[in-house]
Amino acid sequence: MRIGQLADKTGVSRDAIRLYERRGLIASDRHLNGYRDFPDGAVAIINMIKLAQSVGFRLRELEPEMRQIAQEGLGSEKVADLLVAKLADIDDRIAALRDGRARLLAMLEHVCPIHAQA
Amino acid sequence: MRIGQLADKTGVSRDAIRLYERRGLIASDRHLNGYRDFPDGAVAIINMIKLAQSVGFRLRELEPEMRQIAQEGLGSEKVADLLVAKLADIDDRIAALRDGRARLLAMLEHVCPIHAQA
DNA sequence: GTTGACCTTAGACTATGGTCCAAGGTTTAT
DNA sequence: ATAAACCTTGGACCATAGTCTAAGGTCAAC
Repeated sequence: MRIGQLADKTGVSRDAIRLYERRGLIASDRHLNGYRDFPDGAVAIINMIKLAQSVGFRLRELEPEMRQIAQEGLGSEKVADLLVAKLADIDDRIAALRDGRARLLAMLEHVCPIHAQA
Repeated sequence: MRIGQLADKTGVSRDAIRLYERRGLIASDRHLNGYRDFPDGAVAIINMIKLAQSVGFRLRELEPEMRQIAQEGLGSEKVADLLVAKLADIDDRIAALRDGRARLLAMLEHVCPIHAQA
């Protein structure tokens, strides 16, 4: 698959895909003419990057996982371990948000008890 | 209070405080010599900015709230309304994280059912 | 054989939230 | 009167995650 097709299938721009490749998050072969050639699995990889970003991970934080996936495929044990660790990271973020919410609510109740309906 | 004291009390750098001031998030008077003079309440304002940032708000997203606080003080009804709206924003973020977590878990279970212990 | 759609690279540019530095003014203590 | 410890401004610089542009190569159709 050429980069334009991958971009169309994932909704991610060609430029962003090239950026991910430079960062080592996704790999491609090359045609003889120099064009990138992505395997079908690239769609899943891009979607995984989008998912990870939506929960607040930075590209840098995805590099170990994505390199491992590039080497061993999605189903390997190492990758599973890394993903389980990511789940724990997400749980931490959720806990931090909860805590922030509680502190904001406390502040709200402290400064204006009457208006705090939430 | 001079900027250095405020920085020490809040753990936020002088430069960051000056940035917040330029962005309209916090106000200060000036001494005759040009030095900034912050009221005691500035500590609470900086802590509020830190809290808001910790739950993912950008400085730009705090501008309406902080301007309102600067004008009417922390306890006004308008400020309370804005803060309640921020609580809802946090709830949205938590929901998005939950959803992302669920999707990551689904992916994990799909690609390697054996290793998914979380 | 030229047009249009695609691809390549490098580099400039954006916004966010800062940090760091230079050059200079002020205050306090000795 | 001079040093240390503050303060001021402006501007350069950093990382992050891209977008956009320029200059050029490729390919398929007509």
